[in-house]
Amino acid sequence: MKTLPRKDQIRLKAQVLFREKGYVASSMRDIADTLGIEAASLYNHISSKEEILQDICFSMAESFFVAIEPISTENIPLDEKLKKAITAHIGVIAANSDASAVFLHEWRHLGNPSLSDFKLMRRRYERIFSSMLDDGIRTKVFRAVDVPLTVRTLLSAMNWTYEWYNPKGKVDPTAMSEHICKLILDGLRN
Amino acid sequence: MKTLPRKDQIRLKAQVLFREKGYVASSMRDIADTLGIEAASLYNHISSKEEILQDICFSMAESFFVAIEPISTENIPLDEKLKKAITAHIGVIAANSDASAVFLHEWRHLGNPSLSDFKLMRRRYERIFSSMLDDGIRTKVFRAVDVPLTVRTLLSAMNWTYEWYNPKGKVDPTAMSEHICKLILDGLRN
DNA sequence: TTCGCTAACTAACGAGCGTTAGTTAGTTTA
DNA sequence: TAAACTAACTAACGCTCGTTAGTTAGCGAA
Repeated sequence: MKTLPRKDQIRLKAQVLFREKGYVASSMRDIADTLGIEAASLYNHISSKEEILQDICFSMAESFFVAIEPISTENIPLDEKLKKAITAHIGVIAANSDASAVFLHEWRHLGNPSLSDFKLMRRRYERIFSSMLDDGIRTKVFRAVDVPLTVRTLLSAMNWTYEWYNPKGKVDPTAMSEHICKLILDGLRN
Repeated sequence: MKTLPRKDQIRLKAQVLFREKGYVASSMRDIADTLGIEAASLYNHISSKEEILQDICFSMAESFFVAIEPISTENIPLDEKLKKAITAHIGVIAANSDASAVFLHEWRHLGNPSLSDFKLMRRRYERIFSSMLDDGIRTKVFRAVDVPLTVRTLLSAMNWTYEWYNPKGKVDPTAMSEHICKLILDGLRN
């Protein structure tokens, strides 16, 4: 029964608030209240409100890369690889739905240079999926789709799933991933 | 070259701001600035900041219903019906990308009772798609997928498309709809 | 025992917020 | 022409915001 460092406690509480009300609408006094301390006391542990947002966004980004990069270099059939990538991505979301929601919706309130860095990372992440689709099309595993459009569609199809893990684990991430994989790969038609 | 009523001008400018910075981070003074007037002058035309948000959210909701409801009652094959529904939905987004972005992301800053009303409308809208999937599954046009999960995935796959129409019409809505229809119906696999 | 560190506190700052009151110039209506 | 309406203005209200300064109680190390 270890107690977390105060800074981590702040991040965890802030995640929930940022997800529920949004970053701008969540005040430092709101965050402090959930910890039972005064707003000013937060500054013994963090240097600004935005630092909390940065921590959430960039640590989530890293989680996604850590999950996806080893898969992207595997030498396996492209449809299988995409399946593993989708499963990994959804796994990261499922493992931290609050932070995922913040990562996906509140990043635009980052100031520069964090904002530019964040956008670059996102582009880099999308390019991993683009490469997989390109390779799959070249090897005739996939149809000759519009790749940028399909990547965005795929990511959007995955990125709402944090909502599913909010109230209580009604759906397990594995079942969810399998459903989405099947839908993306083979479609809805019988 | 008609000049719009001031209230409509306010809504149009607010749409852009709310989309770019979010509702909470956009101040009445920001909105007034884009019109070249003082913040207080806005109150000759509207009664509160939230009223602007309500107007945007509920008029967009109505646009979606107007587009989708006639299709939902047509008597045509279910895959064709779904295709028409997807095309109609994306058409509404394409016709007003700023308002769509606000509709999709800022609704949670509505206060009650607007917020509850909004959520009910969304549920009702989702149910239209659920019915189409149910019918399609019953008539063996579609596979026996998990309907709620598939509806959410479908909506997410469509609802990012407002981003595409932001800078300048690079992609036409028809091509975009066809891509997404094909992907959802037949999948990515060759 | 004293020193220094940690993590809380109180108090307050300046800025910005949404909104209201009261006023005014110009335009439309009676 | 006089009255009423429209749509802007200035000024200000009360409140909340993120943040800073200075203080203090408790605790482990020298």
